[in-house]
Amino acid sequence: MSRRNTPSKTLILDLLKDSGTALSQDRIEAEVKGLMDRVTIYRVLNRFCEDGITHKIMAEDGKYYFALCTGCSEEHEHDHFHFRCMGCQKVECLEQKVMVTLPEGYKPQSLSGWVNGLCGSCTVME
Amino acid sequence: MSRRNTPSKTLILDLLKDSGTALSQDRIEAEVKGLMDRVTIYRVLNRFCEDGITHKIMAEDGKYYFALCTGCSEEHEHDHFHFRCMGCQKVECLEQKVMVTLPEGYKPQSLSGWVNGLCGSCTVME
DNA sequence: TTAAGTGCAAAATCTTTGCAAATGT
DNA sequence: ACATTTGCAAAGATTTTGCACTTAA
Repeated sequence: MSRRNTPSKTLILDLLKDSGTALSQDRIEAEVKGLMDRVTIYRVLNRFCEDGITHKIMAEDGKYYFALCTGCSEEHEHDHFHFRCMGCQKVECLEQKVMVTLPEGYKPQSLSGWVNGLCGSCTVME
Repeated sequence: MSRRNTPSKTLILDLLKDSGTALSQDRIEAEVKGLMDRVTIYRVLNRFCEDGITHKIMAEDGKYYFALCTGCSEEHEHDHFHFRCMGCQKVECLEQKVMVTLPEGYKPQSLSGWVNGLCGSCTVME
């Protein structure tokens, strides 16, 4: 049940740390292409999620994204909103509260979502 | 380019109309099991989306849902919030505005999301 | 040493495509 | 009639599993 540090794990973890954003499975695969087996990527990412190091989010485009749990406390995994910048493709967690109005009698338990737009840097460049 | 009414299309369309909610691909397949080919289901659903009869939404669980465009105007396809009732599994479009606060300088373009909870009927039954 | 991790092959899914037969208009 | 739709087979794509080999601790 214990875990080991291996080059594969370190590489993917550094990738996530350095990017400072959520990365899609595709993107991660592209970055480590040739350095490890495709299957290993699946296994490492799933292991990270099991261990609470990352969390896996499904985007509207049908792709999985992985993000470090830093800043995103695991227990609120399903209360997250993510922002995707259409300029630089960066994905980040939105920490702000989101207000949703529900019909009479409805009780919310959890929510999640995506906001697409332009981040501060990309807005300036427009 | 013209379209024809066939038993397959009618069946799936009625299913969506009668349910009054968004249905997952899985659910639709289960409902029409044995009545048509699996491939036909894919083709019918994709065709409905092309024709603006339904829209396809990816849920956090990684499953596609299909909902009639009635009430959900096609042009706001990506500004939708959907509510899933954890009691009866019903999925519905939320028409209300959603308030999201973004960091300084960020510009939103579109948003989508899921709210999980209990609908009016299921709250009463609690 | 030895359990965890990896690569490779293969299986299981999910989705799309090609083509001939069937069907709606 | 004839273009659209369907079923079947098969190809792609994505994700998982089995197993023997390798490696971190």
